[in-house]
Amino acid sequence: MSQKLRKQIQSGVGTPFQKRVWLELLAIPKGTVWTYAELAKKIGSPKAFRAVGTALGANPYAPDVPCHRVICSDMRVGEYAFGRKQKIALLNSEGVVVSSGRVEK
DNA sequence: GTTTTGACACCCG
DNA sequence: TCGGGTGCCAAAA
Repeated sequence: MSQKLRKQIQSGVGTPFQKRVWLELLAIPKGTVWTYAELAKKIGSPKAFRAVGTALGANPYAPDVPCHRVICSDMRVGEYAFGRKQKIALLNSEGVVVSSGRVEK
């Protein structure tokens, strides 16, 4: 399960804040998309959505970490290290409806 | 220690 | 309804 992945993240190099973001990322259920604001709030800083986005960009464990399940608050897909098209494809593969870079909630 | 960048969010026109 | 500008936090140079 993700236990080994969690151990890898904690054992890996990176700031505690980023690790926290990646751990919370693993808590996202399949077929569900979270917003940067919600994720930031869960880690303890509802206004740190900026730092969250930066943390995901530095995520060396992608796509093992479901960073592609994180979208903007305005239902926008946002960006993805592997490409927005790839992100949309993964979202659709998990049951999330995405149209023209917009996520159907 | 200070400044700039970045996978965003919110407000105003 | 759509577009532009400002504010937020953390990490790296």
